[in-house]
Amino acid sequence: MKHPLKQHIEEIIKLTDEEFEFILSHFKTTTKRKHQYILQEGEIADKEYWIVKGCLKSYFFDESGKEHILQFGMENWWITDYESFVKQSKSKINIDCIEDCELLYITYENREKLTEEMHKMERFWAKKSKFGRIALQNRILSLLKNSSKERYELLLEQYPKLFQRVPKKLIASYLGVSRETLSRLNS
Amino acid sequence: MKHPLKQHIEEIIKLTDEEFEFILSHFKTTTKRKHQYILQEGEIADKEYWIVKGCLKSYFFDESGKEHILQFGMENWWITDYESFVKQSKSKINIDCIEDCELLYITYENREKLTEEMHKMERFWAKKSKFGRIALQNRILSLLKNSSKERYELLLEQYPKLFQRVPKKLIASYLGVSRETLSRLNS
DNA sequence: TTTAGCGTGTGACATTTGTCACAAATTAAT
DNA sequence: ATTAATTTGTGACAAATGTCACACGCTAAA
Repeated sequence: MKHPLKQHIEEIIKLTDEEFEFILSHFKTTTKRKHQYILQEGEIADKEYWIVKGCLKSYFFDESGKEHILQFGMENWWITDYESFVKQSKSKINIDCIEDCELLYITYENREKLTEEMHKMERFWAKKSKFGRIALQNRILSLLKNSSKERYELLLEQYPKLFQRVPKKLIASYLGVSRETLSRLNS
Repeated sequence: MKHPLKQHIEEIIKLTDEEFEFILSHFKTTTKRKHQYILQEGEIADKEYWIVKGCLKSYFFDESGKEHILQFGMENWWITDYESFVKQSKSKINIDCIEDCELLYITYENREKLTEEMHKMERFWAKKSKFGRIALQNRILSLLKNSSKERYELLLEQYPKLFQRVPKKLIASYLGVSRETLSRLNS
């Protein structure tokens, strides 16, 4: 059976088994339990995680202490604080597990090394970055043009699984509305 | 005197004069007058523009016909519909000139070619993409955590020049509030 | 099993923001 | 210079959303 990470990378770039083994040797495995952090505000994100199993959230607090969700992570998704990781600067956000998680991760150094050693991976990450940027652009578009009800319905449509796994107050916080407003959208 | 584009690229990657001449040979110059389009909804963005002089906006309309601004462009900025350009798909947005403009542009084909011919430029664009993604992430962060008054003040602080060049109703549309609300923020 | 905590829904009310209307000021076009 | 179009501010009101309070059901820990 094909390694799920290989399958994931091959959605963008074809790999021989040897190439994939070489890539994989730059990664490590870890497991985390519900409520455990993988990144805390103020730290430098020195790892990028690939989610084998489980569900995570990246979030931050505003001055009034309200939590805002930047991203959810589920199977086959990457998660880190991208800004902190790229710039190797202090992170403004937290990432922790909503469920028990099985994760692969690559350190900043290993990713740099792999980028240099293997042009295919440079292209893979470049493409991933492009598509990440496009996704963020579309989220902004949606924040500007759609009502909260519309944003809710679009999310429900796009990630129906999320709603069985994540408390609604977190969904509200991702959409940028209060949990009460979200609750009332159903009626 | 150093070419402004060379100066711009060298903020990321050092270039010899020959390398820059080679890069520049992939670009063309064009001038556009106020109100002229460089991209219209439904077209495929086959060019990426670098703004030598002038000011542009990229925007789209929602179902009710309201205009939303995605991005402003000024001197030394790049502008295109990134999604359409990367995917070579039909654009959802429009880009036009708020002032008379002097532009450099590179076609999709030339950019692909240049990326292959010159590894330095592959790295330049990769880095640009990374930083673009970070900027978008911070805009989302700001949309989630800041009030419209705070977003207004942050923009004013970050791009004071913008306010002398573009009508406030466009600023409002960028911030995601009505022009009346923006107007009342001053009092 | 019991208890404490969390997630969720809902009512009442305050606040923010949008919409429509109009007028004054500024800018662009002829 | 005159006219037309655009930009901006403001009042009045409606709609959307936030906040606070409370109740209920479910889950997890003791």
